Amino acid sequence: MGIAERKEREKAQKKDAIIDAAEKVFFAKGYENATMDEIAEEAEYSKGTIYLYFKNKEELYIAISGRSADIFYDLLKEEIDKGKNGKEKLDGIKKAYLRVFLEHPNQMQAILHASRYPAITDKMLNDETTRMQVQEKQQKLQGLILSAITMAIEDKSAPELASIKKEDLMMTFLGGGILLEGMYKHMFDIRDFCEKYYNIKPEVLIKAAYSLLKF
Amino acid sequence: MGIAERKEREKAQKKDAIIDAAEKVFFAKGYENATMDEIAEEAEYSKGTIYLYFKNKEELYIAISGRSADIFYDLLKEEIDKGKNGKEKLDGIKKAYLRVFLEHPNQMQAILHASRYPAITDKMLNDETTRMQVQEKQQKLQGLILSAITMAIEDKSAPELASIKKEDLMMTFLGGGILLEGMYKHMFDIRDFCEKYYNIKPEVLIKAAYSLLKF
DNA sequence: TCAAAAACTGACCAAAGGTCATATGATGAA
DNA sequence: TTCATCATATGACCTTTGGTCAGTTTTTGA
Repeated sequence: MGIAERKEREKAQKKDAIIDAAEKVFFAKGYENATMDEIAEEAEYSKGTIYLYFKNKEELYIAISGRSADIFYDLLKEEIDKGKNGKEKLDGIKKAYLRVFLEHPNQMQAILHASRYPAITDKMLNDETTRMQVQEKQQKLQGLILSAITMAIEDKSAPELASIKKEDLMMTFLGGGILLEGMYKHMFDIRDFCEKYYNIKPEVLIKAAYSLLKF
Repeated sequence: MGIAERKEREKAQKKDAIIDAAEKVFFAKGYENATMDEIAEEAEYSKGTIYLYFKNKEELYIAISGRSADIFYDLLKEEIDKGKNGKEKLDGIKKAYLRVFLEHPNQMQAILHASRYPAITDKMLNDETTRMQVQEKQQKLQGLILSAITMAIEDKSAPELASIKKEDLMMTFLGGGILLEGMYKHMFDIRDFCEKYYNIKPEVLIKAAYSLLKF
């Protein structure tokens, strides 16, 4: 009975095709200015059909964001795995962030939006399933980062971190994640502004910020 | 001829009253879910009148954001002025951020939105006047922060910063601002999440992040 | 061959930001 | 006091857009 499977496969393909089309429109116009009509046209389906595959605009965007998170995850894992000790793994994190930042700006924005763009997150809060999906991806990313920081503290390859009290360890993992993620996200928000008004390449600023970190 | 002045005063008062009403609605419902009809009702004017005082929804929100930035500025200046050397001034910045974060969360959100909420910033980009207003407030805030970091580096009260090359100074100011601001903003984005799912008070996490900074 | 199920369509609806012709009220000169 | 003028205010109305659903077309399997 290959028919049921074939149908499922086709359905998944169609869903993917819709995500492709939506990605084009969202990345070109931004979330607000992208309309479902335009996405439907790009996908070569009627609007009603789009709503057969996705509950609403938010869910469609979340799907794009999920894809983007996967790209980031692979990149992050790649760079972390290159590191032979905790310190090097931390450097890997920095490098991976810099790479998404530079090589996949649209994807990075999609990842950010999924967790902090109220127009998107508001509806998500009322949808357990979608929320769990997003949370899962986030935790996968966080897990990678936190384990690298843990290792850097525990294997003492980053002597700058030695002064941290052991009982503060767990907090520090999380704090470190917040610090780094926050910096990159903020940098992302202001990148255009930086280039336009200060004429400074964002990666230069990021490197300056690095010099203020203990690790 | 007091009449012209009186009229101008009255106009300013009315504008303020509208901002008050809008603030209530925006802070209670969030930007997206607040409607102009509801704001008009709260202000006890018709919708048309609101549009006599503010070009659009964005501009109204920006006005609230401007007020919020003033509150933050005062707080920041107060804490920085308390510091007797560069190092203490840096601590003042941290404390000020923590205070807005804890004491004026809605205001902090409004400040953030003005510079990075696409629904708001998109329209702003096409309006030179509004954009300049926002930029001016931002630069006032940045100026305070950057001068404290400068002092901390130059008066050597923060020996941790001594290793920074002099020619990188300017970059480092900006990088430092990005680091701190980014952390706080990110922390702000995830504060509810932190409390709800990790049962960790955000200020504890911020302190953990501090321990990873050189200063 | 055909009825039932699945996939698809697009006219339609409702919400919300924004406009404008009209009305109301204050001002100042005659 | 009267009246023309200008500023202020109103709310019906317009447009856009996310979302729905009754009806049509296509696929399936007996």
